[in-house]
Amino acid sequence: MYGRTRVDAALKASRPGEELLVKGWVRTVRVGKEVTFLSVNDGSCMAGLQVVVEPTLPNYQDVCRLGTGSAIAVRGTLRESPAAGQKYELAADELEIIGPADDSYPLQKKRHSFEYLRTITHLRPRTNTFGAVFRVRSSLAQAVHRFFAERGFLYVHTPIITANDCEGAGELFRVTTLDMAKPPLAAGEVDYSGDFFAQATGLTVSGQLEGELFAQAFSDIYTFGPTFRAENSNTARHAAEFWMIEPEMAFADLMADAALAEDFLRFLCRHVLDNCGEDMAFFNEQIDKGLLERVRAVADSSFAVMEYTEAITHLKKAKVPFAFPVEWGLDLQSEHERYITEKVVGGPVFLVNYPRDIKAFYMRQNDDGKTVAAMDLLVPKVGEIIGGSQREERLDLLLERMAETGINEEGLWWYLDSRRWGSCPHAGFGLGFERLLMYLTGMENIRDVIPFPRTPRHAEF
RNA sequence: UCCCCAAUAGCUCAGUCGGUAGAGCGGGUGGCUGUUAACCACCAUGUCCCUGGUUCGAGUCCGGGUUGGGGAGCCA
Repeated sequence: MYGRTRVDAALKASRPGEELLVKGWVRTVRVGKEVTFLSVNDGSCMAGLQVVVEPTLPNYQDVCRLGTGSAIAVRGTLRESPAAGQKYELAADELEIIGPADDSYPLQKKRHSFEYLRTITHLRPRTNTFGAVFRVRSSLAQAVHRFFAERGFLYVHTPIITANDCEGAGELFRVTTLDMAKPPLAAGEVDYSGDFFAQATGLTVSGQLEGELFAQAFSDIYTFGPTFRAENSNTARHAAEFWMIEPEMAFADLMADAALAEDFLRFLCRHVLDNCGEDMAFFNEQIDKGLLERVRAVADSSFAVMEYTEAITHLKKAKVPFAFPVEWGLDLQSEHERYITEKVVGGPVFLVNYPRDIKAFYMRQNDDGKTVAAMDLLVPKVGEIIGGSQREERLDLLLERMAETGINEEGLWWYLDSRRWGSCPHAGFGLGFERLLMYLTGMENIRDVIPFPRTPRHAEF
């Protein structure tokens, strides 16, 4: 006997005349008196396998009534297809209906809107687009690990439950076992001393601070895991639960950090071009016509570097009207970032050395006394895709910044310890995995690149 | 959280000047066909998002709400 063959293997690796067992879900049925055609997909690739069924099959009548979405098993012979449209087809000797689907199956053999498909999040992976999205997502996740593994980076699992809110990067989701109906109070506030962890805890907004500790032991490390923000953000680019990649390098400065980010992004572009060809071609055709050209350009280009101060000069000279003011010391808005990367540079660009007052407490102060060693990577069409910095390794300066920005020392005593013994220059960055996916697939809504998106008011499935 | 837009058949949508509902796809039936999200004919299918108002009359105009989408802020 022989085992089950996946559709991609049947189409690529099999020889005509070979007897195969294929299992999958019916996408289309074309019924005739003399012959019926089924297209079977099992998720292994975009393409379906054409199954040819002759009326001599004992259950031919049942096969003709098969609905889109049915699960079937087909034993048959692979042969070259006499008709155009596919190279190979499977001539069925036996067809088992494993799980039928009736006409109430919500997915039809036609185009559906992404909005509608979000209402059937549990079924949308069976569509062409989401099949492609989640194959690319999986492949890209593995490429992330390969990139860092090849460079000797340690993969560290930073905690999901945490008692510190990092830089105040975002609102924390509370984690508690206290009785929500009547929480214990002390001086008018919730008393967490009786809670599971005997203190207020939440879901992590970043693994960076813990990552820095590991970098100061293993030199080069990265995290890649879920991150949570309880922000009431209602946009196509924000989710309450998303995955973030955060490398951290010891004995590295801002330029080394930027170099790593550039290598990383180009590696991932190269990866999807080389390994996800069929799915990328689909995105280029159906989702975003300029996608392949853009991804190839990034894979082959070297990224520009521009000082924040220089960016402000460009923006002040800009002929286009901006909705938000441009002034040295103010943060750049989306419209400004896109102007710089699209109009001024025309490609990926690192903006570096931002005013210290608009950046986080842990970023290293530059000698000018005004700026910090921060960098943002801006790319056309998206804007900021990577944010990073060299960290402040000098204890006195770090304490000074914490005091200025109102960060509580006591909760971060362990972080400060890393600056007490063996402190060293180090730098890292953060990359939102979903935003990377949006960039590499052309998908325009973050809800459509996460298997089961969590956004304000939405945690179903 | 703020601004803008939308909601009509299972899905995608049209619906003119306010006069009581349409197409394509999907479904059913029949035909045809080595077919390609097949094709041809016929048939069935509506809480026009909810609510209040204006009007002789509201899918259509106005107010309130709900849901969805786009943009902004926050950020990754």
